[in-house]
Amino acid sequence: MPRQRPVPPPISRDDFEAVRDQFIAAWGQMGPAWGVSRTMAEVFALLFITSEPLNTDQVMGRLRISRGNASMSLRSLVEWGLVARVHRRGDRKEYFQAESDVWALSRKVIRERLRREIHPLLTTLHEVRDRTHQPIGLVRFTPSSDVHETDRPVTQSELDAHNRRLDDMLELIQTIDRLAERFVGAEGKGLRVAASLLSKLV
Amino acid sequence: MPRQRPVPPPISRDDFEAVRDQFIAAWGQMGPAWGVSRTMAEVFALLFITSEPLNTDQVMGRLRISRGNASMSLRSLVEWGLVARVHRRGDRKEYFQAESDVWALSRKVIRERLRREIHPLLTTLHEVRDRTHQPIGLVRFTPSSDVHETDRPVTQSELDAHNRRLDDMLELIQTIDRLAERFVGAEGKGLRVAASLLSKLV
DNA sequence: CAGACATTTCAGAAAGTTCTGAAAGTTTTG
DNA sequence: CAAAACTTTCAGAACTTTCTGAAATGTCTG
Repeated sequence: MPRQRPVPPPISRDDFEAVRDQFIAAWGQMGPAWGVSRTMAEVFALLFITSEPLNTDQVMGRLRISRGNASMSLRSLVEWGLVARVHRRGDRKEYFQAESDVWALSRKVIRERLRREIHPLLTTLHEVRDRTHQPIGLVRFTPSSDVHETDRPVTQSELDAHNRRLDDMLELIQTIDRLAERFVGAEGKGLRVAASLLSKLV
Repeated sequence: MPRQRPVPPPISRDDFEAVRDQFIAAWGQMGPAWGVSRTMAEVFALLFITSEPLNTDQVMGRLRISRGNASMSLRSLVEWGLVARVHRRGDRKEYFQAESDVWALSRKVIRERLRREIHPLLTTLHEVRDRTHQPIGLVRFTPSSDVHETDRPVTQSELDAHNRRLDDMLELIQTIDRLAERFVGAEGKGLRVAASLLSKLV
């Protein structure tokens, strides 16, 4: 009986690419739910799961997207700090490499979202509060006899209810903000610390 | 000189509505960045900042949106658990009221996002892992002479790098998941606890 | 149980976003 | 410094999401 023939590896190139595809597709689907375009999420996933840096043409080819789209997506990822530009000796092309430390990734995402979304929101909420938290009784108003239902003045209790809700929301967002800032600022494995800490308590 | 007449509050109805508008607009802008439509975010903001329950026509009128849109948005908000249907004696219309406890709101949002986004993602990531974590060293491979670059087998080091990144990502998502589950499950002011706890540590 | 009132659904329209491809711009090389 | 190599930009096309309005469905009331 002849010796067993050499057996091909358990994972073919095609299978491996198919696995990567599944990973990439999973991120792509998440994208829109988190306010990022599908393609941007896919480009990130591709760079993350591929350990080697890739150039624009490789990204274009792998994901079947246009040069313009690839360029834009890569630029955004670099702006978010999730991907770095890499230069290779003797190669004029630019290569892109995903941050591989998932904790660093988390911190960068949180930092950017704070900067782009939470902080502007806080600014606006403070502005809103200032418009109704003005000292009361300073301004006079003499109602004319024909005040309609729709332009009757705002009652104190309406104002109180409004201010209570506004303040609650402000406090919430501020708490989230402080918590996130702390995580972002923390050296090293911030979330890990947070996690172990919380698990001890509850 | 006649005695000073009773003084109404310093904020006119119009100003009050303008303040609410600013609040609503701020949320509306956040919406898309968090994977929710602008209108849905606005409807929620309106209901939240208005203490009284509103009916569909009031929402339509206030935000200038169609009946269909209002109906759909309200339904989604009810599905997310952020808004409750309220019935009033002697009124056949349905009223909608936002959850007013911001901590309860947070918990509901987190619970839903876990269910809709994180858990499916975890499932897929596990599937992906199972496709490359098969036992190694069991199978042999002898390359034939004419293997092309594109269909050369996947090397062990490629596989290792892939698995390392995949596992890191999985661990991250799982940590986030556990942390969030804990917060969601916690009675009462979960985030507040988290916040004070973290602030003590770092 | 008929009519009035209220809500939901959904096809098509409108609005918004993402993508392409080619032209313009930039950098490198010989 | 001209040509080649590479990257960025952006107008319009393609696609996706959101919205409208009217019809269908559901519910209440006398």
